[in-house]
Amino acid sequence: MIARRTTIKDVAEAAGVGVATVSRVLSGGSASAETRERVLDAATRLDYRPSALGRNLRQQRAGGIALLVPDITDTFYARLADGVLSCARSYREPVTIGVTGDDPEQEADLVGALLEQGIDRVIAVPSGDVETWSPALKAGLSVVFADRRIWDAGRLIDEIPAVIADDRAGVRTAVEYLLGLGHRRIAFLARHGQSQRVASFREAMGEHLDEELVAHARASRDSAYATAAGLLQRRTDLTAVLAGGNVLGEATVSAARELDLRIPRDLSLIMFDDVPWAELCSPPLTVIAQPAQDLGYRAAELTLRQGRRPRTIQLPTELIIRGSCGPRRPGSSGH
Amino acid sequence: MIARRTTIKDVAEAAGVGVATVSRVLSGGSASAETRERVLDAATRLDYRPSALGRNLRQQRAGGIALLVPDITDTFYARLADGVLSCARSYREPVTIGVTGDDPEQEADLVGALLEQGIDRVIAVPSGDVETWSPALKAGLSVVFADRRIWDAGRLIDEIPAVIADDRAGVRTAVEYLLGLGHRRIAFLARHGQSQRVASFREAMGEHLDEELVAHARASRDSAYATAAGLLQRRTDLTAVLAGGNVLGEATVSAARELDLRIPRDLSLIMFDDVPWAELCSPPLTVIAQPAQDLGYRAAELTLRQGRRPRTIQLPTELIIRGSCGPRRPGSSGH
DNA sequence: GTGAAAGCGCTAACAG
DNA sequence: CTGTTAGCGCTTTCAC
Repeated sequence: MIARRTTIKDVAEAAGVGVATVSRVLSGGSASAETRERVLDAATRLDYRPSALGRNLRQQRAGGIALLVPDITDTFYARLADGVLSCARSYREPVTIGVTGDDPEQEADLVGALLEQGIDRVIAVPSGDVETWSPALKAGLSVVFADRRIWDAGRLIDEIPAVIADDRAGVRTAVEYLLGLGHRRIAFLARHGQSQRVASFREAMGEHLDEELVAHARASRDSAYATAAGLLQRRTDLTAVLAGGNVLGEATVSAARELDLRIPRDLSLIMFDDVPWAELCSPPLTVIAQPAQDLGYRAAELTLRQGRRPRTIQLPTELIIRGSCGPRRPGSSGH
Repeated sequence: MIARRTTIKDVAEAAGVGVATVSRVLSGGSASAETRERVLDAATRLDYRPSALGRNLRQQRAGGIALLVPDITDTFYARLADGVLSCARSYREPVTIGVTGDDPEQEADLVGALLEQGIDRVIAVPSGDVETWSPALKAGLSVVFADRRIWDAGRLIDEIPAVIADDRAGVRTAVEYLLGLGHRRIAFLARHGQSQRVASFREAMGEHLDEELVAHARASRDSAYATAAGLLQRRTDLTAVLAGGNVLGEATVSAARELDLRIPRDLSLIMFDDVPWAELCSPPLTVIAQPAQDLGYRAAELTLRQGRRPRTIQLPTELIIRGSCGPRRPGSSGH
């Protein structure tokens, strides 16, 4: 026979008080020292664990927060998730994770599911745009974005709190580094939706910008590879690539190998996001490190901490120079 | 003003029926065709979403499942999680993720938190042993293990359903491959708790086993590196390493580089678990691939599907030969 | 086939 | 400071 869970009523009885008193004591309300002691003692003796079920229904909201990421197998998002988890842990809040596959429709679906669950706080790396997120906001969801923000017809939505990396500085530093090495035909390999980074790239490249060297891939590994390979084959004159994320970087390395391009001799490469294998790659990859874990941690703080929340938090990036960039070889106009 | 959520009562009124009928219709119970139609129509018109909160309290259990992994930033567990998420998705069940850090105490904590939340189904990559998990079972938790099983004083607990990779075959294949290449001094770099793999290694090595070549690391990257470096320095006579996981493999590559050991010339390496960077590494790493995603998917199926559940599901591993193993160089007794 | 009503465990409003 | 009570939204007897 399975013992029925101990409820607040049992504790009240055991302590010889009313249920309200137990509730108050346990949630830090006021009570006389003696009553408090009796209640606490009874609770301990009976090994009482308040049921979140009852509380949730009463409060009309489930505890905990949700995290929506495009892909949990991408190290970057995994580290971001780790940050969220680690912060949520200290608040003792459970975290429900959903994977959107970078698809606005799935994202909207998941938001719907959250609402149904009564979860009303969500941290998201958004894939959709205003159309996806306005309804969520209207439904009373408290949203914090991480890593990305959303746009409405070209206008940045900055009313929703967000924690993002300083893309602009990251891109600028990387581009300046490459320009300093003599590169001019520099490509940017972006994921669809990285409009911020693309814009920063255009800005940083200035007069050297060649619009044809800005390539867009979908979020999948396959699309990343196809796009990288296509770019490298189509434009044999390019001498450097800036990859907008670790999957794109990986794809570039693979494609370069396949085409027998040597890094950094034939091609310089800078990748967004520092991942463990960047050091193991040969040559070790020069990267723009992003504070992935911190992005998540801070977003969770914003979500969980009461009171005033700043609009947008921007965290610094850092160019880590390893071995994947070399000077443009004089006399060579490409690979 | 925020509109109150539509409840089952609203639907009942709109359809001119009782709440019980609405509940029945919506959960597929019996009702006359006409009533059903009226209810469904009203529900659609009012955009009714049943509240999980109410249902949960009534049923005395939260929907959804929990997933406990040692470390979500480890690609292997991330892929396993992805499998769980993907299966749970098709059942429309939310997934709460917890990170144990490979620490039985944290694990027990998390289990306690789950119980409090009313979540009674959990998939775990367990870190603890019977002491951690018996109480959970007693508390009515339905547990499925993934990737690992637990031991009680040396005895394997096989009463709890589990989905695991066929370690034994994996280790055997790898060891035979190395022996075939002429290696004799083969080390196994294990994480604490990988008793199954270690046992298989001992068995496969047979007479060639050198107990001092079995090294144990804790779960962290740092510990992995320290252990790998220590092993490589202490035993300059070893010619091959089998790493029990991708973090350990990474550590071995780093340590070998640091010590100026060339792979595969001075040292052959096989790593458990195929990860994207294994191919990018130079040389590309020979690995024992494990069906990480499938491990998670099947575990979720076991958890979510009603009825009979088999005890243990074992999934095959595969030796993927790339470039990190070479013949033992004749005349050399080590590096 | 259908409706009325009880009650899951908790918190908050209110009365004492 | 403390106890009584209502009620959150739902499912499930039970009676009709």
